[in-house]
Amino acid sequence: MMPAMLSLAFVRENPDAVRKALADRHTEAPLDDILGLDGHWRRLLQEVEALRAERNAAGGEMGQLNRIIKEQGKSSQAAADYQQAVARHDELLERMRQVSQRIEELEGELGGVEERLNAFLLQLPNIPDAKVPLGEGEEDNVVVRTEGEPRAFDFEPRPHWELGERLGIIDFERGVKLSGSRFYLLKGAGAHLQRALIAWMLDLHVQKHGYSEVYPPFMVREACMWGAGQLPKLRENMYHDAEEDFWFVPTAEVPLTNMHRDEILEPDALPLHYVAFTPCFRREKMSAGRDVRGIKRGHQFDKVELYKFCQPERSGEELQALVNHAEEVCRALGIAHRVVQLCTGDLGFTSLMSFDIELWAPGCGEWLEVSSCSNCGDFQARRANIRFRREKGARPEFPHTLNGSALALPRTLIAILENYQQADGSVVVPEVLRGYVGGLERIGTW
RNA sequence: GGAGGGAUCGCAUAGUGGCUGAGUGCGCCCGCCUGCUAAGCGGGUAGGGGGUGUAUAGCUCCCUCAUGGGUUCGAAUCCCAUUCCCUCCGCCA
Repeated sequence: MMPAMLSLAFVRENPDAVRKALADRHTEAPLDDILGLDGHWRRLLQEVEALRAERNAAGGEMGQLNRIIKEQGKSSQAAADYQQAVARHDELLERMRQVSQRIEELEGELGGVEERLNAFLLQLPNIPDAKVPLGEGEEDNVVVRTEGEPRAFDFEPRPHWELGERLGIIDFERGVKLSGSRFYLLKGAGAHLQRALIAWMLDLHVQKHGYSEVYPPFMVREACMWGAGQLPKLRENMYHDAEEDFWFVPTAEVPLTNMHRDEILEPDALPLHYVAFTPCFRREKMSAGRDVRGIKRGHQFDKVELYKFCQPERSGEELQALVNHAEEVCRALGIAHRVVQLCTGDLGFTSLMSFDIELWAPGCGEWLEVSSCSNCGDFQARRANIRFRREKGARPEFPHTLNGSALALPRTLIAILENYQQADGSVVVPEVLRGYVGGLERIGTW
């Protein structure tokens, strides 16, 4: 009946594990309400089901009695049988009137309980993996490794917003004119470079890493937002159409998760590896006032996303591979990056283990989060009702799902501009991208 | 946007109030038969939830014939709404 993030049975049988997960995440959820409602729900269900069973049995009997009664006119059925049938029929009819009324009452009550229970259940976050470091927030995340040397400069590196404006490839003023704050235009070589990055990343993951390319809708139904776990928590952070049931995707993770919603995948279908390019739309209400400078955080940005469905026992290694595939982009670009493991307090709602990848941006002087790779376990699969069979005829199980950017575009662009800038303000195009920008080697000539 | 038609167990279909959670064909699975295949014969072939079990074993009950309501003692079957699909017209990148 209720698709939840965590199975109701699991919560019922492991309330302490759930309680610990909530504590580790430093978050709250109506666990006790859930446990109470669950008991109530099951009592009601048993009662209503017993009555329904009675009604079903009576239904069969009344059908037979009807036939006996109808036959009476034609064949010379014994009068006694007829009388008996009529009497029994009336008796059942009266009894069933009462039973049906009672069922109706109970069903109403049951529906209310289910609705509340479901709403509460959807608020439970995923249970962190035992290997995730404990911590309260961002400051407790753990740097797992750093690769590549941050580039040394013999001049003061400029931030990308200066470089972009001087080169005429980022236009902030007109972005604001068109759409308001947190919008900008890319122009000329900037726009071309962005397009090149998308094409190159897609090619890399398809050709070298074996992912299947997908071009999904950028607007989806609300149900998809529940399935991928964006709702109910992130409602304030998403855009949607006021008249129709269209929600703008905040990440390709949403359509990719829901691709297989309500499906049972065939035994040989897993693992599925998808890569998709989409724009992403976010209100950024939660981050009002943060990162207003430059193109680091906008309401619209592009992203190339990796997504996997796999058998549960394989999700650990699939996560490592996913992180590695995202890092491969950083390596190929020749920019220093580091991998950070999120602590329990910073873990996303749907994730049981996550690693962020950060590119060094010398102009802003910070590590830029360009990817967040997560293993969601069976959490999303459960919500979106995605299952698979290990063998023909085997009972369906929930697969594990994983996602990660590879990479988020504007921040990658920031890193390129700031790392490849020259003393004269021009920017050298990374070698791997030159084939995608018509051989262009440098942006700006002075 | 307008006018029609449709939605049933993997596929195709039957089914106009109780004996139908549901027949048939195909596909698939297991047996039998059989030099090998094929044919033939027999059986099986949805998902979910509750209860009881150490049990992903059994047993048992309930729900689901697109979805949500309604009529009825009782609905795949009658009524209403919604969604999706198809055909035709209009419009459009």
